[in-house]
Parts: sequence; structure tokens; C-alpha cells
Amino acid sequence: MIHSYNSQDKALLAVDCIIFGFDKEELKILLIKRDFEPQKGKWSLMGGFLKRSEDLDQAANRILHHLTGINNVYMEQLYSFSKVNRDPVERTVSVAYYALINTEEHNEELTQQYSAKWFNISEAPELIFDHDKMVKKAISRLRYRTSTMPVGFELLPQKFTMRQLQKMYEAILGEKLDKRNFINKINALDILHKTNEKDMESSKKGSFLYMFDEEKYKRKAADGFSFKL
Amino acid sequence: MIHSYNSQDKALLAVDCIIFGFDKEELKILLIKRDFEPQKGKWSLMGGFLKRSEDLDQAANRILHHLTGINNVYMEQLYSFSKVNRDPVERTVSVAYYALINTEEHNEELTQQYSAKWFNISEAPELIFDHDKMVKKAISRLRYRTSTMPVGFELLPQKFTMRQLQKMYEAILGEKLDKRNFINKINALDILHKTNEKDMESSKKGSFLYMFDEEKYKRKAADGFSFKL
DNA sequence: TCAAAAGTGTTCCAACTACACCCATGT
DNA sequence: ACATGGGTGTAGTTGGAACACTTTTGA
Repeated sequence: MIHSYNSQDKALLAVDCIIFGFDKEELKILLIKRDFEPQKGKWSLMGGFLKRSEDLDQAANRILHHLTGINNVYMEQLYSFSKVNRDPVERTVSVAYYALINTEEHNEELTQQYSAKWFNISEAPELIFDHDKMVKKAISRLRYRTSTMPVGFELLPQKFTMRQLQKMYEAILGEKLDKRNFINKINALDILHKTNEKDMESSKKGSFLYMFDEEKYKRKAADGFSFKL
Repeated sequence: MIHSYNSQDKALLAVDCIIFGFDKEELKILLIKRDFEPQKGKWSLMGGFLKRSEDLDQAANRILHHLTGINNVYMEQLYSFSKVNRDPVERTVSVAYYALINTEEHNEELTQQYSAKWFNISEAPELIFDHDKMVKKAISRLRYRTSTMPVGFELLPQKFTMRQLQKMYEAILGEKLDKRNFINKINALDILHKTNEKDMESSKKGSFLYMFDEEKYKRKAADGFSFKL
């Protein structure tokens, strides 16, 4: 049994980010066309390598920022993928992170300055390496998180309608929800603030805009959410 | 933006295992006295380094087997810990795994051949590095898993009493459960087989022994458990 | 006047909780 | 005979699910 540190194999440590967005109807992921070998030209998650001077959370944020200009978003470590030949060039272990971002705020820059593109979850192309597995796992984690805390305000603009919120949950969960039950439950949580503005784009009648109330949220969060739609 | 693989930093990849056991009354973890520097002599999780020829799951199993003689147990990847100075000797990222094992089957060998020792969760000594954080995270994952599938048959001997099962859940969840409600819920799941043997050790009357029914379980598992105590 | 989305409550049923007494046996 | 843990059922409450009509207004 040899325990000396320097007789051990080392590996490259990559970080790959699954970036979720939501755009009125569909849950989306952000992909880039890989501009280096191997698999140049194929679609890929946002990825990079861990540096000696940073931890994984920092690396994930740096990589996201670097490839998209985005900063300060919700990110969470997902899982580490380590099949021996997952990357054909080098032995690489990849730690996957997922993030939730608001597509409206971040659309232009992304698609223009960076060669990133949003894809509907259901229409995404095949990805390199084991990235498809990562996405699958991220979706299931996102669904779980849904029942744990009121996820996904990160995915919407600051002001949003009940209908948008509902559609977002439907997109995440992959099922239709009842309109009245949904509103009742959301209201029961008591973490929204109803503005007196209306969004006139989606209908003739117009629908009220709501905002997420951080104060109320924090008070609730203290004694632990549990939350089912 | 440099993408060449060989200009990247490499890191040591460690695997640390949180081994849970259950012994009549208390949830336990298995620790070893570290026999090499740094922090020689302090208590530690079971750990080792990833080899070039194996993936993380394999490494976790190898390490567990190597340090305890145990094979074929339930293990699951938990989280990767990566603070820059978490290990003072080398930049090391550690992937934590947790396992559930039956203490009765594995007690002798462990404490004798290997210098491993079981500690009650509440009485465990302070551990090296960030291992305490790992344990905390593992417990919360274990609690979650409890509501997802009938966890913890791994922790009991093949035949067990209702009371043992209940105590195990109480130990995991850290709260008392109502005897009658507990039995009703377990029976509603319909995954146990009642033998006609009795365990005479715990009481004068003796209590029936149950077994986990894998067939029934598999049929249920197909359409997704959801399970609350 | 019609089409399209917004808004709004009630009833029913299933699931969870709380709760107390008798039984079998060894000492 | 008594002390110890084993075993059993019900009533009340709560939370989730199903469900349909009226309102507003732009075209």
C-alpha cells in the first residue's frame, strides 16, 4: 500500500457547464460550436480546465464568464464524469455544473460576440463526448430542485406573469399543470409581490406582472421550504 | 484563449468514502486512523487516489475493498471537493462517495485486520481536512434518498424485525416515528416478506422477522417510488 | 360579435396524524 | 404477578386534484 503523493497518477480536471434558459415556451440549453480538436465543429457544452489557483466553483464561473460574458448567476455542481476514455485525447475527469439564466437579458451578446446558441431541450443536436449524459442528469436535478425550493426565478425576467411562471414550471417538469391549482399553490407560498402593471403583449386583456419578493423568501427559506406542484 | 490540452494544470484526484453502518440503535460511520503524513494519527475517511486505468466508481470500490475487505455494496457519488488548500501537501481534488453496509456481516474483519473503527455519528472525532464537511453532506444526501426509495435495507441483516427497520429510519432521519403509522406505511409499500421466524433476542414475546422482497421491489421501482415517512 | 387569454372557488377524495389497549412470555 | 416489548385499528384533519364559467378587449 503506497501512500506517497508523488507516485500517484494525475489527471486533467475539466469543468463543463449546462446552461439552462427559458424563453416563453420552452426550456433551452446554451451550446457552442467547438473550435478546436478533437471533434471541432460539433456542438458542445461550455467547458474549460481547472486551474491550480481556483476551486471548481470558481472555475465554473470563470469559464461561463469567459465564454458568454455572463456573471453572477445561479450555479450548482452536478456530478463528476470519469469514464476512462470519455475524452480521446487525454485522461480527463469532468465536473459538470449547471446554471440558470434569464435569456432575455443575455441574448444579443451571446449569439453575436460569442458563437453560442440556444437550443430547445427537445431539439438539441447530439453533443460531443458524454455531454448528452450530463444534460440528462442536469434536467433530472433541476426537476428535483423544483420540489425543494422555488427554483427558476433565475430563468425569468424581473417582472413576469403568472402564466409565464407556470409555463416555465411546465417546461421544467415536462407536464401540463392546472392553472387554478398552480396559482393557488404559488400564492400559498407567499413569496411573490403583485405589481399593478400589466403585460399587454400576451393578450388583449393584459395580465398582471409579479415580482419575486426576496425579503419574504428569505424569511421562509430559513425554516426550510418544501414545495410541490 | 488557449485550448491545447498539454498547457493545462493537472491535479491529483482523490476519492474519499463515507461508510455508513447501522447497529441496533445508532447510525455509524467507519473511520480509520491515518497511517501516513500529513496528519498521521488523526481519524479520516477511507481514501485513496484515482488511477489512470479506472473511473471514479471503480476507484471508490477498489479503495473500500482495499481498506476494509468489503465488496459489492451500495455506493453512490456524492460531491467533489476542491478548495485550493484542502490538502496541504498537493493540490488535490477529492470526489466523495458514500456507501451503506451491514455492520453485522462486516464487523470482525474490519476492526481486527484493518485498523478501521465504527463511530456513532454523534460521537465521531474531528476528521482531517474537509472530511467533516463531506460527512455532513453525505448525511443530508442519505436523508433525501430516504424519500426517494426504500433505502437502507443495505444497512440491515437479511432478516430483520419491524422495530429494527424503524430504528434505522429514526437514526437516519434523526427523529422519532410513530410505531403504528410506520408499520402501516411500510406495509402499504408491499415490498417486504414476513417470515414465520421470530427474533427472540429483543423481547420475551419475540418479534417476527421480515425480508426484503426483491421481486416485488423491482416491479414497483419500474414506475418510480415516492415514499415518505 | 367573436376570438383569445385572464381570472377566479368549491367539492371530493386520498393520505397523513394522532392516539391506547391487549398480548405473550420470561423472570 | 409483573415487567417488557410486540402487535393492532380508527377517527379526524389536511392537502391535493379535478373541474367551468365570466371578463376584457382588440380585431
